[in-house]
Amino acid sequence: MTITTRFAPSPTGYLHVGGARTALFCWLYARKLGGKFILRIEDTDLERSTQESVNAIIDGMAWLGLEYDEGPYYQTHRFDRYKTIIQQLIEQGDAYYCYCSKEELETLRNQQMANKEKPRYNGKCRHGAHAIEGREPVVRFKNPLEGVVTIEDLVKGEIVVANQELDDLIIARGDGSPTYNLTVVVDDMDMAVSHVIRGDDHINNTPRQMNILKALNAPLPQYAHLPMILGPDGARLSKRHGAVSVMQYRDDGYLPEALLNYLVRLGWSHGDQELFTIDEMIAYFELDKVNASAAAFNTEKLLWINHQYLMSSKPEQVAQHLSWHMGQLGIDVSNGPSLEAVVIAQRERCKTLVEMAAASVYFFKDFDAYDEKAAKKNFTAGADQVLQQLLEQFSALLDWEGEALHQIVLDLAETLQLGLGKVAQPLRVAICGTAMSPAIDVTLSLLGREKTLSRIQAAIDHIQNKI
RNA sequence: GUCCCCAUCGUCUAGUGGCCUAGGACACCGCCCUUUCACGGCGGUAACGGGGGUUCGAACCCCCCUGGGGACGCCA
Repeated sequence: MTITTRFAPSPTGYLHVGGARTALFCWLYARKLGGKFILRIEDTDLERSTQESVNAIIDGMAWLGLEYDEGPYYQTHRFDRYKTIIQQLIEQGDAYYCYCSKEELETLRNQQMANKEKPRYNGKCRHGAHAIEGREPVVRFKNPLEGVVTIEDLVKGEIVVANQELDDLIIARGDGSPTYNLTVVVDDMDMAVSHVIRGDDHINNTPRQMNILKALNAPLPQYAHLPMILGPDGARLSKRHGAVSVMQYRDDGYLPEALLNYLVRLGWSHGDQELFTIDEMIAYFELDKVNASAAAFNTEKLLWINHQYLMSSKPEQVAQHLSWHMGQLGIDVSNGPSLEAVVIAQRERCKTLVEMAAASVYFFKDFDAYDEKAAKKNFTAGADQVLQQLLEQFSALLDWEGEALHQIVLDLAETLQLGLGKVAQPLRVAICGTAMSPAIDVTLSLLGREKTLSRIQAAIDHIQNKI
């Protein structure tokens, strides 16, 4: 049997991290077993589905590199097929028309709640209902009254649900359009989905879907219900927790591989290993190593992983992402050092690409003002003299190269009988505007002769004007 | 309320009856390194929710409680 998994989001918003992890696990499982990964858009709710959301989901998956082998399929393109199945179910006696009004159902629900019962349809129209003039009936699936449904869940284990807990769910609305539980079943059947991997908020739907599948005489897929991702406070993840959209993480300066690595470790583990290449994830992934319990999203750890990726990824690869972020800042990177060199100089001290971009602006563009604290601390009396000497020696340097630049700084500290901090720090503030930068020789060589000399001169002027 | 799921350091987790005086990672706190910011190195604080069983022996198996989450739509 060939393995087929699917990611089936409803296009009612962006791709969020929970969905991304579900997609990741589906994708990993298919890749590991040489199977197929399908993207299916569950857009039967015409009210809430938007093309914008579809695009956002597709973009999010593309950014993460989760490529699907088939799709995107749209459920709205398959209404005829659903109608056929609904008709078939009615004809074979597994579904029936129900004329109960929404008001009636509402009353019933309230009564049951008041009686401390689980609200469910009472089956009024199950045994022949008389048509009501002017009312479009819905179609309900005739759920078995007795017995149990047993899910052999690949991550949760055996789950047994009594059919008495289930009611006759609506499979077609008054307007004839199919509902979720029907479309999922038909699609999974038609697309030969072998493994339904989804969030565990769908556990309750599973027995219903299995019953429909049985009525259709279709093979049952394997189920794997993934635990939810919680916010840092343990509550259900939502917008108030901050970033939940995958694309927000791109904007915030994360590498897609880093997000993937963080997500794969949320609910899954391979011994004590924390960092995985994509190939390792695929090779090691196993559904039975997926945790059954929910996990809280923790940005600190994501940050750490991102930093690890920034440091260990190929500089040219990181540079491409950095280029995008520099663009976001409106910086023209053609006027300065190569981004690859910048990445190598900065990657140890930046946890995100946003930080790296912000900390690298001075390589390309003159800064407007000195960091107040840094200037106050380092542009003290006499600093202009130090800078003056540096300026002279740098000007005289023929070959603008790190080693020689470093030597000048070292030698000057020595001759002036000053600590290196008294020389390097004023210089740093003079050329960067802040007290933080890569090693001074690296910074100097990246910045280049022209910018360095003019900024030192500007700093000297600045100090002397102050006095 | 009813049904379903879950329960190891603050967080992510290892652990599947003896290897556990419970391991790793993030965060946090020290110390070292250091011309800034960092990186790095070393060390430390910190957990099996509670109660019953089963067993020679339970973090691991069973039951109850508690706590958390989910579902109960003509949403998906």
